[in-house]
Amino acid sequence: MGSPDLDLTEPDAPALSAAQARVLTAALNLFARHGVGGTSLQMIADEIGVTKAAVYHQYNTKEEIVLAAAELELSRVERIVAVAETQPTQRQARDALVAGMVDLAIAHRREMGDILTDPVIVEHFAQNRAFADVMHRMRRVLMGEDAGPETHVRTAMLVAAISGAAIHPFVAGLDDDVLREELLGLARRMLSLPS
Amino acid sequence: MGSPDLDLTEPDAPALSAAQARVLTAALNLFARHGVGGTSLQMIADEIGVTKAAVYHQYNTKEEIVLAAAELELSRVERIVAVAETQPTQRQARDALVAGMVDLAIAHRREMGDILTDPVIVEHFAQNRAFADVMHRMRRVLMGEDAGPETHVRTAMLVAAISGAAIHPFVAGLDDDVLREELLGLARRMLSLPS
DNA sequence: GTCTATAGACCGATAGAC
DNA sequence: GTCTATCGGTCTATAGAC
Repeated sequence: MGSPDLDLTEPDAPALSAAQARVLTAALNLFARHGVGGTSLQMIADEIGVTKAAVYHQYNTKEEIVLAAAELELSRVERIVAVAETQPTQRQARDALVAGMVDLAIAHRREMGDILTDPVIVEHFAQNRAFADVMHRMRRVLMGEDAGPETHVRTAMLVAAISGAAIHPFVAGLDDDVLREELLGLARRMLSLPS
Repeated sequence: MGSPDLDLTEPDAPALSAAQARVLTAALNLFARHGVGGTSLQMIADEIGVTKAAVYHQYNTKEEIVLAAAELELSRVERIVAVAETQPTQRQARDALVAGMVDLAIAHRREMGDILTDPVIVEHFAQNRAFADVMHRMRRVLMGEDAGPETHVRTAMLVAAISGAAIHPFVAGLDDDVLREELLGLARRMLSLPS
């Protein structure tokens, strides 16, 4: 059952050219505003200020852009998990993970969470090994080594609560700092950490 | 500040013909699978087994279908809030609301939550009075009458946690009953209710 | 309420010049 | 790496018969 030959190098470190980064940044921005299905290559090209053909020079299909954008978001989460894993105690690791996820959600607001809940992305990640690995590492940090299947729900709920609350219309008018403190407080209560 | 002339009749009771109900049911199903932007009127028509023109006879634009589908989902949430409001004590009201939201999320799984997080729907609800009313009533049931602005985040987080966790790939393989118990337990902990 | 047929715009994707 | 130009297909939406 244990994975042989544990690889400690980063599994999600997408190497992007400057042009590719521009495409993915524009794509994530538009996905957050119009959804994946509601975003066309023409819209991405216009956002960057080039033509469709220039975009096609970087990625051969729209699907490639969608998956690369999703992996870019995943790599940000993976980085937070990796930092948390370096903490000396489990208490500090959990705290670092929660704080990192809250900061990411605040920084992106509309941008994140949208791509994590888009049906196209959900279906992709549902059978994606890298995503499953990151989620399992997150679960281990939060719940410990010997955790039952019910901790899957708890991990998913924490992620959904943080990223989902940040994009919720009901908190649209709230200040970033107020939002951050409340997200941190409730996330810690979900994990029974002191606030 | 208090609302004069309190109306006890249901504010969100969409009166639908059988044909309209068929359109919205098919639309919600497809929105959950492909997103709002990724769903065409042709797909909706094919799902029902009629032509596009027949669909256009019920709703004049795609936007009308999207908004009617969103209101249908909102009316389901409103009904849960209304039932909770009839409970004799606040403790029972909170319990009924949480249980109702969990049951709704379980029943829909992919179907719900998707439409609540779609960027198009989020933008619509962000400036929608009926949505704001339902959310404020929900907040009052959960947090009490005299609640500060920070309770907006708590309410949004609870909704996001329940609906978001249900559609998360990380719980895709889980049994409905296990999912329900875990969702109930964590939701109650977020509200400091006994499990 | 459903159909066929169609209009006009936009879609993803490609070819080839610079 | 970016452009112009274009392909075939699908999109929303409408007109008009049954």
